[in-house]
Amino acid sequence: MNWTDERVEKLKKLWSEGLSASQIAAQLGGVSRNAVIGKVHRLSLPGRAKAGGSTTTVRTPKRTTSAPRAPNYASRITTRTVTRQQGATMLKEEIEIDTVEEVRFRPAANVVVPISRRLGLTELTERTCKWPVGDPLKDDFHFCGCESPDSSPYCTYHQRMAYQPVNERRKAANRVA
DNA sequence: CCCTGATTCGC
DNA sequence: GCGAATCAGG
Repeated sequence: MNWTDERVEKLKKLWSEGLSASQIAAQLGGVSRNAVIGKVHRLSLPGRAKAGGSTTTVRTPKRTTSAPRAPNYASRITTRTVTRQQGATMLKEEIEIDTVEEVRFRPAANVVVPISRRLGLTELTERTCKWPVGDPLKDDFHFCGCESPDSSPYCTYHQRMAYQPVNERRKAANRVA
């Protein structure tokens, strides 16, 4: 992927808005967060002095000119796909809230969604709920994005929605908690 | 483990 | 110039 002017500008915009490198990479598409960070540096954009991750400025140059690449860290070899910021830790809360609501006034439309992180398609990972929200044709369409357990495509809430008959759904919803 | 940005350096 | 690999930290 080339750094076209548009892409560079979007990068600048998103970076200045404080989005993380991985999120920016996800939105731009076709680049890794490293690419984004690298580009940010080359553009001499202001770094994150103390925001977000960390920064201890000066680092000891461990790398010597012709040092062979020694992969010391086997622990780093993990499946790392598109990254996203910290998952939905508030999921439990939201479930409770939503359950209560559903009990109080059961709306005719059984299309009640707990909460969503309004994730775009590109921001989904293995463990984010892929329950679609909204009309795919409209541009407010997004995905739930809550944390989904093990290798399930949905979060605990939407898992029930997905695999339970409509009639049983209320039971399922009440069983939550 | 998840994540963050920073840096180096082969390409 | 680009960005993967690595490092350093929360």
